Amino acid sequence: MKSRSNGQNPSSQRILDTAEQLAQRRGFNGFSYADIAEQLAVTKASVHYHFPSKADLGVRLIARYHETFAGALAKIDATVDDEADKLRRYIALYDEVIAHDRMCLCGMFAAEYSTLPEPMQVALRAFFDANEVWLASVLESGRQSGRVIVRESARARARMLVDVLEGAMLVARAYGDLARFRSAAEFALAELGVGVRA
Amino acid sequence: MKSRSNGQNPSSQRILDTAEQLAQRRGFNGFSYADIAEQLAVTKASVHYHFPSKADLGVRLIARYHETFAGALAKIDATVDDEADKLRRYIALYDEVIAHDRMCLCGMFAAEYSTLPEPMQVALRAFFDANEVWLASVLESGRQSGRVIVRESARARARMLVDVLEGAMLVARAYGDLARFRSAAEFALAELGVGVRA
DNA sequence: TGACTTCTACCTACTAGTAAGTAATAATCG
DNA sequence: CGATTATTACTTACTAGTAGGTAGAAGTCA
Repeated sequence: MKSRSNGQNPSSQRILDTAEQLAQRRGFNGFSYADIAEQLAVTKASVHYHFPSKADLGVRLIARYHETFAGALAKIDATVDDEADKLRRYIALYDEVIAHDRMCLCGMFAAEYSTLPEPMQVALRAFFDANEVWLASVLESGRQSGRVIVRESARARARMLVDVLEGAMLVARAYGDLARFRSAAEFALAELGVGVRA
Repeated sequence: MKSRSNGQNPSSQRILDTAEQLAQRRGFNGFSYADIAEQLAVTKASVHYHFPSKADLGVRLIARYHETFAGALAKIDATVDDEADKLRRYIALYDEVIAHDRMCLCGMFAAEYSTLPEPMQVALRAFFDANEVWLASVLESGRQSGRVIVRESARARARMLVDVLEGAMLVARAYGDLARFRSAAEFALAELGVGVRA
């Protein structure tokens, strides 16, 4: 009884994939174990075997999302030097999410923040903190190299960047309008002296 | 049998007040008729008497919120001439919401968009459209008078402004940090050549 | 074999929503 | 005017359905 799934096996991954899609489209309070089970053609009990409680599922959802995101940021750092390019690649990450008709998982959860179990709240803040740290360092480095215009605190500007991107996704989704998101992202970049294309 | 409540009587207003608070804090999928009934010390059936279905309640919630907001904008127009001041007053509207530990009702509903009944979706877009129209006209007029810096399309900038404000609220709430919202709002104003204080 | 995974079958709590009834108030009318 | 009739604003008691969650049997496979 102690063992359970370690969350790395194929079944757990498929459940996380399905739950992630549902959470990004409908929110944490907008889907149920029954929804996941139906999409995967298994029983609810089987889903509970891998993720005993919804709080467990939610925490693992955020953790995996965070890891994937961190991996993408690491890849940007490993393949791109120009800070303006890094910012463009960062925005492309968000673009891909909304292009797949999804909201950022953590932006979605942020809306439901006060209804979430505490471990999810902690994991959520960690995600935003990591984004802020990465962006702030890119901004700071860009200011040093003169490739990015940052007049104020890099940290505060990093936060504001996350805010615009999350907000633009949120509203654009209500209009089913990807262009709306892209326009906001373009503005945000322009303020940093960065064009959409290099 | 046709009559029911007209939604203008004291009971309806109290229900809307309570539902609004719950919706702004927990989302439309995050509260139930039982929650409202409990807070008002009445029965669920009594709430259903005034708002037969949750979709009805949701639509009326957005309609009232929209009206109140439109009234606030009309008051700004009636009492302030300087466009920079108008923008500061606009942001103060958001500030007051988050200061009361709430998310913008429509920002919250935007997150849950795909789970909402269609009439709510329509009402939601109307709210954002009205914001955009008002802001765009202030921006355009500010550009003309030279009191606001708007380099690009006033309409697109208006959208972006709504996006930042909604996103900043969303994320700031996860940190319970009003200052975080204010910082983002300050940045947004600064980009328009508008200071926080006149 | 035994660990792992999934199933059947179930539970309790809660969801939105309804049916039927009841005080109190307001409207109508002989 | 008083008697009747509606209407308003609820109530109690209930529905069907769904939520998250569990015990234990059955199947799967190295």
